[in-house]
Amino acid sequence: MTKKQKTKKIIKIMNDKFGNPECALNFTTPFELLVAVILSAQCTDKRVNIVTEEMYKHVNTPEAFAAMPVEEIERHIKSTGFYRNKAKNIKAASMEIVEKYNGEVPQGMDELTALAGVGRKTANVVRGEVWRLASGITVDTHVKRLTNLIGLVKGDNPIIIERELMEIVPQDHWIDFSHYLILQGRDVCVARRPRCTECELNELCNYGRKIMRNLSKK
DNA sequence: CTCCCGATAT
DNA sequence: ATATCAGGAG
Repeated sequence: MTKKQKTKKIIKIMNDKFGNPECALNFTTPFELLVAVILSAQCTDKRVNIVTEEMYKHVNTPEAFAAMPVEEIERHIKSTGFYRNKAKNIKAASMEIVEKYNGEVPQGMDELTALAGVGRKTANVVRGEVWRLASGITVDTHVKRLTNLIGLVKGDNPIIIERELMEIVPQDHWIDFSHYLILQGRDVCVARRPRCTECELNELCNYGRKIMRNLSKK
């Protein structure tokens, strides 16, 4: 079976399981989502939602963050980790959005990734969720781990993984595909100890097949 | 490549 | 105790 055929089966199985997946990060505006995704680096989305729910009661616009002392931003976001870098980036990105884009989050990949603390992963999430724009595929820790285990890609470099996936995944599923693997990665194929016996993808996964073979040998 | 970093599950 | 969590910058 080719990687493309395997991928189509994975998408179907995941669609049957998860339906149309929704963003796990809570937000009410494009800017709120942008900040939430910046905060989500090396942090659970659950923790991000706890922080943003409280913080957005006080500040939720680029104008407000641009005017706020970094120390105050740090206090709000401390529990998400990397809080000094994240606070500095959120303030700098907010100032740039106010000054260069009239307070509106830009839609272009180049404009987004030029913002402080915004890389391809963050830009892909915001573009996909807010405007359904898919010029790339979101590659986070889950997508990286599962695509390697399944055998769709090889290696650690998210830029290369994204390029290889764009050759394999049909373009009309670029947004869903990442969502599905992230949900499966949180829920079943967890990093510490993937639960292959209860995974719907184990027959399509190189790692899963190996685990299941070893189990059946007793 | 290293550094940033708190919370949580195991 | 330690690995991991919707990464990005220098």
